[in-house]
Amino acid sequence: MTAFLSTYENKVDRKKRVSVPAPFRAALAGSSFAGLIVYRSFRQPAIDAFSRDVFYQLNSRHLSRSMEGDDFEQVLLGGGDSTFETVMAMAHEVPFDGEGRIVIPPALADHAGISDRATFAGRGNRFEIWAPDTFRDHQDRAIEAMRRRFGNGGDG
Amino acid sequence: MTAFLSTYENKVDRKKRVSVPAPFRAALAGSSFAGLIVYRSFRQPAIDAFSRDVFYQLNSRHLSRSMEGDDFEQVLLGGGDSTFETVMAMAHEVPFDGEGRIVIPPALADHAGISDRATFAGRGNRFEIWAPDTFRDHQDRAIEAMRRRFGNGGDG
DNA sequence: TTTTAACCCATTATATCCCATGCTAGGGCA
DNA sequence: TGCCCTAGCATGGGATATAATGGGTTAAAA
Repeated sequence: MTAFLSTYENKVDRKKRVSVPAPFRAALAGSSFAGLIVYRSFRQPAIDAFSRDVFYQLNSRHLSRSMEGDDFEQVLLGGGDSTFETVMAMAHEVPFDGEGRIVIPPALADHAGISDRATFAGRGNRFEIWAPDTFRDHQDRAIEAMRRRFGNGGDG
Repeated sequence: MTAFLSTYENKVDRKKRVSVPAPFRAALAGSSFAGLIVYRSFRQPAIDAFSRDVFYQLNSRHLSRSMEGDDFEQVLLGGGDSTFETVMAMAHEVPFDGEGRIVIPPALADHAGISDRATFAGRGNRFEIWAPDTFRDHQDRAIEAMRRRFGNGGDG
């Protein structure tokens, strides 16, 4: 499986569409669905993006585990406020258009502070979508933290 | 397997009809019945909704489990699994109209506090119907709990 | 008969499809 | 070695389909 690598910045047009970087689309090729699963990151002012296949696999495992265990209560009543259910409600399925663009759901764009530009940051098996400025700050801080941590010669 | 993802808010018109979100209807397509199974959620001020097929599948699984265990009393008299039976008794079958709308049974709308708007929240293999305000509160709390639980450090 | 529920059609906003364009990087060729 | 040509990618925008909603009318039930 190809991983999501590197960072790209693209324009959000007036219809709120953004091109997903071609390398990321290539990494998603072969998926049963031409598009993404996105949801609001709960750690950061950003959007988390997944392959739909991974997400659905998660879901079907969840169901079959309950079924096989004959856990009818789980299936019928749900698990209350489980992480699983919370994420399911937060997730959006966003399809590509013919040109490989998506429209970012307004609530998510809002949370990330994205208006006219968006930064796509690869994170291996998933990626994130940020407002460019916010991302730069965040990245600078992350690099600074690494520098402090791993030092520069001596032990810091 | 198609899953119920994401959250949608729709209007309840003066005839008490609500459109079931198109993606949810798509997830139900191919079902032997154009409609839903709904019942009052035990844990929450909300309505639980199922595909009729999954519901029936559950039922037959429940039966065969009793059969395999040679649990004749369970099959003939019931009573061994009150959760299951209680849910069966509480469930309503609600059909779609030509436009994919349903009428929420009054007792359930009441329980959920739904009047002029309704929120449909995907939970993977089922979904829930809420009063929008109530849902927002609930979801905010669930997200807050996740944040506390998974912390704020690093970037996951 | 009176009331409620099912069916059908109309309307509007939005999202999707489709085609056009400019840009850039890489490859081929002189 | 340098230039040109082409393909792939990002972007723009008009046309069209679909979803959500409203309401009238008929069928069913009380």
